Amino acid sequence: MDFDAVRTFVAVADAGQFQDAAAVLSITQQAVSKRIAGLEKDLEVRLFTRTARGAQLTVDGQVFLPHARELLRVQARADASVRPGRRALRVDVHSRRIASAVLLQDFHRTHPRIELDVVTLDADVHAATAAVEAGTIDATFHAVTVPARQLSGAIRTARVIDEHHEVLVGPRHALANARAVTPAQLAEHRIWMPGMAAGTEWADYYDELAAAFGLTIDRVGPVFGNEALLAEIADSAELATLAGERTRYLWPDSYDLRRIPVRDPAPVYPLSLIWRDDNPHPALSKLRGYLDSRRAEAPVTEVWTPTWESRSASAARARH
Amino acid sequence: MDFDAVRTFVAVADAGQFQDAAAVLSITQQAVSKRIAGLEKDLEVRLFTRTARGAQLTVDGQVFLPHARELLRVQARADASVRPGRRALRVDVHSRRIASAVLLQDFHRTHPRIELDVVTLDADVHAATAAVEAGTIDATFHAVTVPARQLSGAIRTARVIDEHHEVLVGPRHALANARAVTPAQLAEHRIWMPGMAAGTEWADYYDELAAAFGLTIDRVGPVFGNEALLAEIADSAELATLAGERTRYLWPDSYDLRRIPVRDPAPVYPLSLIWRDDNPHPALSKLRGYLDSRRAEAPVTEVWTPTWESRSASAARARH
DNA sequence: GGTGAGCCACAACTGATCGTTGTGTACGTA
DNA sequence: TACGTACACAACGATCAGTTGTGGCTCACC
Repeated sequence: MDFDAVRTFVAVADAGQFQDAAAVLSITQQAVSKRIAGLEKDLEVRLFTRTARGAQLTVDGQVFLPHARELLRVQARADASVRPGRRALRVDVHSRRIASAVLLQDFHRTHPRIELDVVTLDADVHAATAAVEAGTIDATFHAVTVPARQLSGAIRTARVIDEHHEVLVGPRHALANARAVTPAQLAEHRIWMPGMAAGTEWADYYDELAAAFGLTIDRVGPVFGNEALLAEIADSAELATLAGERTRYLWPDSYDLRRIPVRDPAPVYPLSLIWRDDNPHPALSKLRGYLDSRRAEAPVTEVWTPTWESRSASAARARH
Repeated sequence: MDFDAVRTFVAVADAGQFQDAAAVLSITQQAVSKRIAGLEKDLEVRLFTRTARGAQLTVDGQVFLPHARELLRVQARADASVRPGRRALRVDVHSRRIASAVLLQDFHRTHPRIELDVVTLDADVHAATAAVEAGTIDATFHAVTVPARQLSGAIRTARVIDEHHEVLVGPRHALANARAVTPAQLAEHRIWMPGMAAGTEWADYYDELAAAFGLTIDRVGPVFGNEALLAEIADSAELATLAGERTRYLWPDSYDLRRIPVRDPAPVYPLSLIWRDDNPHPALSKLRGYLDSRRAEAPVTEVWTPTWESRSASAARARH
């Protein structure tokens, strides 16, 4: 089975006869005959009954037809996903489980017609920005820690997500039944976030958060994966961890994990969209519009942001 | 782009290097190299970065990979849909909008893992039964009008659906606000069912129904399609039509059509499943079990069935 | 820094495959 | 019966895919 054969099969099914299909495909009738014969031999089944007035689908042919069309659709999408110049919008997120990916999924749900490819480059702000500049990807979500003037000319950024935080604790933890918690209150508890490598944007953020409110954020310990961490949190009366409000978890079954929002002020992780100003992709402006509208809908609360954000983006926040 | 190239791409992406992929595919490393190079030339994009330790996906490759896998999945399904011996269960329905098709869709929803192909043969009971006997299809839904002993040996039937009826009327019709209607009450109204060719099972059914209750069922008039019929019904104070309770309509927009159930007794159109006793397809018994359970759940009401059904199946109904 | 192992690309060759032209056969119709 | 239409079969040429042989590159290890 190859695409030409499938395409030919669909053409014959549509035309009702080999000759017209041949004309549509710009090949001879004999070639069409061969392709169909080859496909039939391949599938070990007869797809058409040949008559003097053309070709008619057999039952097998009728059954195969929608599959064949689907095949061509998927092939066209696969082709369009990478072909330069008319590929789908390609957006990089740090992880498929964090807020930016969740928001992209919402965008896809509300705009199902817009082709969207979500990738995870596993790169820091600078590498991801370079990828945007090179045109490998159309946009990326990152915390922008440098002033705009340090970015190269065509790059634009906009703060689009204020990701709030929740404390995750087990049922035996002192905060288990709290409705909310302030950063100051968290100073009394040990917060465990293993596996966050020093030097990353995330580590910098939590370091500054810890310093600002006198928190104890512990990064030591072996990394057995997210599920193991959550299971341990659920079991412990002492341990707590911080996570983004919209994070999707691989929730360990049968554990009673509580999610307590952090407020007054709510520490937010400020995520920006980074893109090239001269990128003409129509879906890019749609995405930006969507993100702006989502941000406009968000309630205004008292928030805490790290100094690098305050320095560069307090003006932008003022518009709300 | 051809399937071998896509398959090779996926194999290399999985293996991480050309050589191992070649071994998996039982071809030489050079052939793999050629296939990938051909695919890259075809898509005008680089899919792998070649290193001394193997091949690594580029961003384009990462984006293309899920599409490639999807392509292979769809291809496998297309192949399985027709390949003799291991194809999906193939069930014939008269129309995709009537109760049998609706029930098949429910079955598919509750058993998403079972591969199912719904076809419309456009054949009468006898032709469809012949197709079942020939093995072209695995089962068909039809009203069985002949006693079981007249069917050839391997054919089995079971009454699985009692399709109740509704009267469709517009807002100006006398029955517009009725909660229900009896067949006897319908005698006062003109019922219009254009395009029902004489001699079909349906025509026979409605003829006998008309005779039993003194109804006027009018079959004359040009056929402009279902939507035109419904639009005309909605506009008229006189016209009404009958339809199966679970029929799916191409509902004309912005018309106020009312559906009034017919009861006391409820005329039902008795649909049977027809299959070959020696068909070993595992999904067939699943489908039969599902249909039986659905039928067992249905409330017992006073029904009217045509004489051909009463003659052959009253015993079967007694079990309820 | 040299050397060898591992990995991929290029070149030449060969067999298969695809599409073409030419022809045959079956069916329906004038 | 003859003719037109529609598909299948045969022979031929060009192209393509896969094989063997070889070379270049990178990395690891001595």
